[in-house]
Amino acid sequence: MNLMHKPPPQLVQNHNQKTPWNEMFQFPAERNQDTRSFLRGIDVNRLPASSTVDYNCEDENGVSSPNSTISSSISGKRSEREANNGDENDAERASCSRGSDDEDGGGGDTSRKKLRLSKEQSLLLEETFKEHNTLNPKQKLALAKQLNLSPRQVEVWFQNRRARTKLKQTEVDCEYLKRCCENLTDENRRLQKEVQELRALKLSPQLYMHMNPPTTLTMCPSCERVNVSSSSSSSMVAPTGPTRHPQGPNVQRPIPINPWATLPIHHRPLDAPASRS
DNA sequence: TATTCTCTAAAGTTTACGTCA
DNA sequence: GATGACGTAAACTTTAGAGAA
Repeated sequence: MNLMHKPPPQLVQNHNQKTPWNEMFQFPAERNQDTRSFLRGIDVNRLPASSTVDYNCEDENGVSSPNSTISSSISGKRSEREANNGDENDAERASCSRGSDDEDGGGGDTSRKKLRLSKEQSLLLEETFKEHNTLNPKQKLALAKQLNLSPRQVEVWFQNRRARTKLKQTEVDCEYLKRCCENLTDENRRLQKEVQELRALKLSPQLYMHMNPPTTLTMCPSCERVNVSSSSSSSMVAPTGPTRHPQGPNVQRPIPINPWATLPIHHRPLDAPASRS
């Protein structure tokens, strides 16, 4: 059974495209103008001016924090535990990775505060994601600067975005397979019915004799020419003519029926921003 | 060639926040 | 207006694989 006649376009993800744009982070000129213009007046979404990201926290090469898991864990629950241990380095890094942690004058409030990204920030992130769903460190840094976010935030956003994309694709694939299944079930039902009818006809020979023989389509595997033949007669009716091949006998095989050949399945582009219900 | 280290993506989880009844 | 349920998104943790030393 040829279930996967034509796999959904995105069933196979190219998630391993390590550095699709290895070169320095660059936007297309036109979009650059747009995004940059609005970013000048960007709403940093409750980021106090004093908490502007200090990119010196990154290492000398401008690469994001040596171990993303370190920086991430520091800013979270672990920051509670470790900050209490008086680890100055970690505390410093924590303040790096989360520019907004000590906002609200919370002082000792170590619960993670969620920063809702502004429309403009989301828009630019989406735009960037449409072009490249992964970022190299330089690109991450540049984008972070542009958005006035920490590189870690950009990194997290891209991770989450990839996860959402995949989830969406999974849903689409699931729907596709469901419809394939439905079509096969229908086809099966139809064929069973046909078999029943044929059996019934066979039981009444008189009728059977007056019937035209069942017609089957066959195809030459070499030249792919179609041949219409009757199963009860050796005289073939071939519109294109049964083609003999110099290589050998005229092997014919039935044309596989593709139950979902006409399926009107349209795959949404994954990059389309998820519309909130 | 095997080992160690670093970095990052993916998968899964937690939690803050917004919305709606 | 207060509240709880619920969905979503940001942040986090763990794991695994790739590449370099």
